[in-house]
Amino acid sequence: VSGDEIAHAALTLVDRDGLEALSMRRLAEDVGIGTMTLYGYFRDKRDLLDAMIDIAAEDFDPPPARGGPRSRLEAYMRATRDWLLRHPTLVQIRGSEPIVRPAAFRVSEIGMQLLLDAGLDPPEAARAFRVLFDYVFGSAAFSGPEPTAQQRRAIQAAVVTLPPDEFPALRTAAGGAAAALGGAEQFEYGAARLLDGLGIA
Amino acid sequence: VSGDEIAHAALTLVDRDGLEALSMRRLAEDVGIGTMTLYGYFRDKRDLLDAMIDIAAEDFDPPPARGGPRSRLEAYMRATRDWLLRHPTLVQIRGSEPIVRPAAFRVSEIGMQLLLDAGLDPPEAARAFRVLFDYVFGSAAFSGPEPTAQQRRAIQAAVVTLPPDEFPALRTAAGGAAAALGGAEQFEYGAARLLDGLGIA
DNA sequence: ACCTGAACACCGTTCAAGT
DNA sequence: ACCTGAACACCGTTCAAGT
Repeated sequence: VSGDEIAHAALTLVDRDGLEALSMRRLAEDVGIGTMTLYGYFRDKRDLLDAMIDIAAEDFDPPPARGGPRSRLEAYMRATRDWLLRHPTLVQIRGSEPIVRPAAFRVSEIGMQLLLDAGLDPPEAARAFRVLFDYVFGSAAFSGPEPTAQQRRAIQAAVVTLPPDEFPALRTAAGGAAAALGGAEQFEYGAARLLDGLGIA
Repeated sequence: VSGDEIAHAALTLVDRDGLEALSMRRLAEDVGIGTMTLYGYFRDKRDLLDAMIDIAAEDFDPPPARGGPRSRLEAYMRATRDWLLRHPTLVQIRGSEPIVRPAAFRVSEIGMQLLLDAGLDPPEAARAFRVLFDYVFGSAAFSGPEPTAQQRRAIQAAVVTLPPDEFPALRTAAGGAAAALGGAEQFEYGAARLLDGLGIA
């Protein structure tokens, strides 16, 4: 067994069962080696998580290089979101700490290039990139994939329970809020508004 | 000691030392009671985290009700960001699961009302709210407060290490990327572009 | 009723021993 | 050299006992 194979096994484990299900002991058992043998491949758990990010980064599916800057940026944002949703724990592994792994830089490089191609000067492209980054990662982390009918009903029910005189706006928009919980359409809407605001036609 | 006091102690603990530092054993010792006494106040650790969210929600500082819809929405986004940065673990406690606590709804109510006041119809306000939410939470989680000079130098150094022929765009925008790492100015820029895109003048 | 120590089933990691 | 079990210092939580 190689380090890459172990990191791959760890990634499929967290994709299926969540980050909290990953323990050195359980991973070792999954792979069929002694727990302490893992420490021959990774200095510690943090090092294993870094290796998992590298493996996941290879799974990024670059958007097709066709069309104008606007539609290419939309495709790039969509591809980044799809990538994060395929590995839901990616956004949890590193909170605020910037990811300085080369594999992750490859994803950023594409986005930055598209913004420069769209005509933004370098400092402006850097600022714009960060805004897109925060929105895409934020959507993946806090809004997520298509909400289930059950989730929609739950939020509807919760809003309807609120006293109407204290929460008039939420009551008014309750139906819309349930629909806007997450999903591809909601994400695309925000992405489009954001690119509008950045002046990318 | 009351449950509120315990939740407050837990919140100051995680604000200072991070979420991973919070254990039932350590919290009990901090408060000066036996570990198992905590379970008289909270069913389990998850229940304690919910109580911490409620305590933190009271700490939201509503923006002043002055000016037009645009400047009020800017002030609202700023206030929400400041609130999250005051309690950096808030964004970690619940990943994707929607927060259905009444105290958190109070923060949402203000934002939704501002969007309705700005002239958006209810379904559009709901979609727009979600976009603002994703951006503000995403900024707090992934970009964070003012980057230190050291963090800026670290990202600069990392980018300069990349092979220039593989990462031309990142190299070109390296200085800007370091400046756009986070901080209030970067956040305001994105907030303004987002409101532009939503057609809120 | 209220509080809590002991115990159980887990962690990550060090250290020494096994091959 | 490579692998790993035992041990240590932790977890959250159940259960039974203490007042």
